[in-house]
Amino acid sequence: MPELPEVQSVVNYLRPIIINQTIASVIHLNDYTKVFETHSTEQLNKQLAGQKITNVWRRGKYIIIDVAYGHLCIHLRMTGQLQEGLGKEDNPKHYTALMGLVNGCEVYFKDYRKFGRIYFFEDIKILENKLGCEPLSLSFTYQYLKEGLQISTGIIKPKLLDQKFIAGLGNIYVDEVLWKSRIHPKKKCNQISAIKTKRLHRSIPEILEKSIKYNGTTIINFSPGNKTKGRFSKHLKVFGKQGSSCYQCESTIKKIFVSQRGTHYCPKCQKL
DNA sequence: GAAAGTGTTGAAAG
DNA sequence: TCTTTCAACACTTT
Repeated sequence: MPELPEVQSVVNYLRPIIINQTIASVIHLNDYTKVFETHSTEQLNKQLAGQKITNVWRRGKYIIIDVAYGHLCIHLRMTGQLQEGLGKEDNPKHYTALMGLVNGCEVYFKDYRKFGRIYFFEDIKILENKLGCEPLSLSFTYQYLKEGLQISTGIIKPKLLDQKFIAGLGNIYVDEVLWKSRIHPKKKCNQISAIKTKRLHRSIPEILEKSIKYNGTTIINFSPGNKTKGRFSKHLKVFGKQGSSCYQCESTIKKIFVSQRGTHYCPKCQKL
């Protein structure tokens, strides 16, 4: 479930705990070897044991932990969480990996659906090639958005979910952003007016930044660390609001399916 | 008790 | 190139 703001919240939580610390080991738990996508546990430790963590940052929905000769990248997918130490009420069978630091600190990867993956890249370009523009960076210009939409023959929602176009948006924020921009989720990309494209360009960073301020969105089980919850859920305008009335116009929010994803929108504000 | 649904992504097929 | 379907998993809701 975590999208860009949730991942950023995890990064913010992690930074003071692990930056400048030295990695003792990284291991899989519960025999879940699949958690390491690019290396075996043994290979990974050859790369990482004894290495100092120089930085922790985010690219798209990836958490990136820098060491001198490479980057440990973590994708939380649907239900992944990173937390320092073990939670007492947690079911131990949901832990898929553990990073131990020389100072004794232990960072657990908890993931009850086990879709989350850990990668190691010597060259970050491998990741870079899979991801598009960072929506909170200066490279996300109106021009980039406009041209990207103009050359797309498909519809807008799956386009915004495409990480190669814009990195970091997921199902929740796409619905929110489209509502705010008054664009129907099934609108053809190349038929979106300049004014709506402008609104979209403005709404994307606005909504993401606001959510980061509230530590992201917790719907079921997201946590940026131990115990705390994202408080942006209270500020959602359409996601999960089917049946209740639109903030803007009082008509009823509908839920439909667009490319197999649950999609929430206001039929009056967002016309095809 | 069985079936459908869930915030992600990638592969495969049409 | 684009869309649809499915699979990876475990838990909750219907």
